[in-house]
Amino acid sequence: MSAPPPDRTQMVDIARLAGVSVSTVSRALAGSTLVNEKTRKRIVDLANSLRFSVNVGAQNLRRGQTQTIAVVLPKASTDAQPVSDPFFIALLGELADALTSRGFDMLFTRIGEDSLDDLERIVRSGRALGVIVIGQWQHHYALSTLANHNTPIAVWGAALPGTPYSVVGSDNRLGGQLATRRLLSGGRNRILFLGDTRLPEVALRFEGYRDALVEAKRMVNPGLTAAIPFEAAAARRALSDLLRHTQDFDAIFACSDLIAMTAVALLSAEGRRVPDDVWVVGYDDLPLASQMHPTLTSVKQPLAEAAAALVEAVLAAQRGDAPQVTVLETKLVERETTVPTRQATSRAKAPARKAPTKSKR
Amino acid sequence: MSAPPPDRTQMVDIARLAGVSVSTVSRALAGSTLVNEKTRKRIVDLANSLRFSVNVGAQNLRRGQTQTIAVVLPKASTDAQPVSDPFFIALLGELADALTSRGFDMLFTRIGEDSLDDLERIVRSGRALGVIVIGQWQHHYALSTLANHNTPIAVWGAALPGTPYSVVGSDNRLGGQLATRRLLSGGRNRILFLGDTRLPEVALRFEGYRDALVEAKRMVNPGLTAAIPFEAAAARRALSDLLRHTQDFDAIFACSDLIAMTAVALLSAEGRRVPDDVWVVGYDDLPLASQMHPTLTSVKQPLAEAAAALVEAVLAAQRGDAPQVTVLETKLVERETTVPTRQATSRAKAPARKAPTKSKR
DNA sequence: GTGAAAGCGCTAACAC
DNA sequence: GTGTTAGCGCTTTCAC
Repeated sequence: MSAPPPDRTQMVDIARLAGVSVSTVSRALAGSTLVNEKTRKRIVDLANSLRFSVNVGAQNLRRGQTQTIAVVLPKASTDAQPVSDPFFIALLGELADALTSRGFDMLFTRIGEDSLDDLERIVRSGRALGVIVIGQWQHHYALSTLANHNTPIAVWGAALPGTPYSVVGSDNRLGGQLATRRLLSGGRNRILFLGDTRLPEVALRFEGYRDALVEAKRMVNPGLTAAIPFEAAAARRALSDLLRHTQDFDAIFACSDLIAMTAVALLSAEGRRVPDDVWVVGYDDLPLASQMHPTLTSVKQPLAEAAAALVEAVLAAQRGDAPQVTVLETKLVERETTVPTRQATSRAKAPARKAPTKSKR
Repeated sequence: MSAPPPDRTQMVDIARLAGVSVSTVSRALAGSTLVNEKTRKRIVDLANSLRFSVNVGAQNLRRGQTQTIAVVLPKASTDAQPVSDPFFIALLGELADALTSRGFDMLFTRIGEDSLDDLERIVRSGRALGVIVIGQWQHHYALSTLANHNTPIAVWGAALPGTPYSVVGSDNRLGGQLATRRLLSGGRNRILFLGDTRLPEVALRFEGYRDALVEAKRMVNPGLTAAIPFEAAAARRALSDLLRHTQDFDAIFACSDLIAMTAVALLSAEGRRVPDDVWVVGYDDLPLASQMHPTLTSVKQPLAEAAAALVEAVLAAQRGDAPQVTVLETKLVERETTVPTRQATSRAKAPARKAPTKSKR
C-alpha cells in the first residue's frame, strides 16, 4: 500500500469551503459565542466531515504556551533494567489518566541520573510547561538548582527541609510506624528493616520503624537493618547475601513490595514459611501484592491522589506559586503475611518440609 | 518563592548580543558549515551561557514536521486498573529509550477501547507523526480504518492476514510450541492452556500448543483450555473459579507471566506444589519471573528489539511504505517450574506420577 | 457577526 | 559567510 500524501487539512481549506474567513473558522472551532450559531454549526460539521483537527503546534506558538507536561522516570545509570520499580509504573499510569482528563498531553522521558539538566531543556525548548519527576532521587541539589532556574517542577518523594520545589509523597514516617506496630502487636520481636536509608523516603520509613520500637520499649538493633536497593535484580542479590548471614529474625518490614516479594520467595526457597516462621510487611500495595501467595500485607499509598497532586503541583509551580509539600493519606492493608497461622486447618495435609524449622545454608 | 518571569530567551536576543542576524544564529546552532567558525563558537557559547534551547514548536511549525511519536496503551473500559499487564510496561520503557536515542519525543496516552479514533486526532493535530499501539487489541477493524485514513501506525501484536498496518510481535505459534513441547518432554500429560483465544496472539499460541500435542500424538482436550483474561484481578477471579472445577492436570501453559504467577500462587494456596505436582510455563519472561519462588520458566520475547522494530515500523508507515510484519526471535527460558523434582535427594516421598512414560516428541 | 492584518519563534530560499 | 525576506498554521486585536 503506497500512502496518499498525508492530507493535512487546515483552517484555510475549511474557510474556503464554508465561504468565510479563517478567523471565523478559528472562532467557530474554539466555540466562541461571537459567531453566528448557523455558521458555527456549518463550520463544525465541515471540520468533522473533513476529519480536521487544529494544529496544536501552531496554536501553542501563537498562544505562547503549551498544554504538555513532561513526566520523567530517572534511570539508574548502573542497570540495564527497562523500568525499575513496578510502583513507578502504576503511578505513571495514573498520571497519564490525570493529565489526559485535565486536557494535558504527557511527554514521557527516562533520564540518566547524570544528565538531570535535560529536564531544564525540556521546559526551555517549549516542549512542556513543567516537569514531574517520579522516583528515587538522591539529587536534592540538582533538583533545587533547577527549581531556582525557574523550571516548574514537582517531585514524587519525601520532603526535605527548605526544598525549593514541590514534593508529593506518602506519610513515610507514619507508614513505617504502622507496619512496625502491626508486626510488634503480632508478637514479633526481631524485625528486619529492608531499605536503603540514603534515600529520604526510606530514611523516614526507618524513623517510623524506630518510633514504633521505642514506643514498645524495644531496642533498635542495627544488625537488623539492611540497605536493600529498589531495583529488582540488585535487590535479589543483596537479599540472598543477607539471608546467608542473618537468620535470627521473625519479621520483615520491606520498603517496597518488590523487596518484600523477593524476600518471601527467597525465604520459601530456604524452607522458612511466611507467615508461619516470618511475618512480612511491604510498602506500596501493588496490585501484585494481593496476587501472590501468601497475599502480602503492605502500606498503601493512594496513587490516584498522588497523580492529581503532582499535576496540581507542577501547574502551581508554573504559575509561580511557592513550593508546597503534599503528604498523602497512608494506611496499612492487612493480608495473609501478617495473619497468625492457622496451622490446624490448612497445613494439616501439607507434606512435611525437608527441614521443618531450620533454615538451610 | 515568587517566580521571576519565565525568561524565554530566543534567537533574537542572541542575535542582538552577538551582533549578527537571526539567520546566522539559527545556522550556527544547527551546526551549519556555512557559518564562520569563530562566529559559530561565539554564538554557541552565548546560547549556552543563556541556557537557550531552540523552541521546538516553532521549529516544527516551520519545518512542517514533528519529532514526536505517540505511544498508546489501550485501557479496558471495564477495569479501573492503572496499567494492566506488566509486560506492556516493560515494553513501554524500552520504547522510551529507543525513541529518545533516536532523537524522538514520546507522547504517552492511554485510550479507551471505544475511542480509538482519538489516535487519528493525535496525528492530524500534528502532535505526533505516528502512533505505536501497545497491547491487546480486538480492534482489527478500527485499526485498519485508521491505517487506511493514512494515519501512520504500528501495532504490537499478531499479524492478521491482509492487515493494512504494520505489526510487530513474537512468534506466538512457535512460542506455544516450545512451551508445550517442554512440558510434554517432561512427561506431562494433561496440560492446561490458559489464555483468551479471542485475542489473535493468544489464538496463535494455542495453535502452537495444539501443534505440539499433535506432534506427540496426543489428543487436544477442550476441557483443558480456559479463557483467562490478561488483567490481574480478573485473571485471579477466573483462575480460582477454574481451579475449583478443574483439578485433573499436571502442567500449565499460561499466556502471560502474570497469569502463570497467579496460578502458582493459587495452586500453592491449595497445597498443590510447583513443580512437584504441576509444571508451569509462562509467557513474556518478565523480570519478575526470575524473582519468584520457584522461578518461572517462560517464553521470552526480546523487548529491546521489539521496541526498535516498532519505531522503525511507524517511521516506515509515515514515509508511506507498505505495511510490514515483523516476527521476533522467540525462545524458551527454562527455570525451576519445569525442572524434574530431585526426588532422590529431598523428595523421597513425592507422589507417584500417573503416567511415567516419558514421551519426547 | 465577520474580515483584514499582524505576528508567535523559527528556517530556508534567495540575495549580496 | 551573512543578511533579507517570506512564510509555517494559527489566534487575536482592531476595524467594519
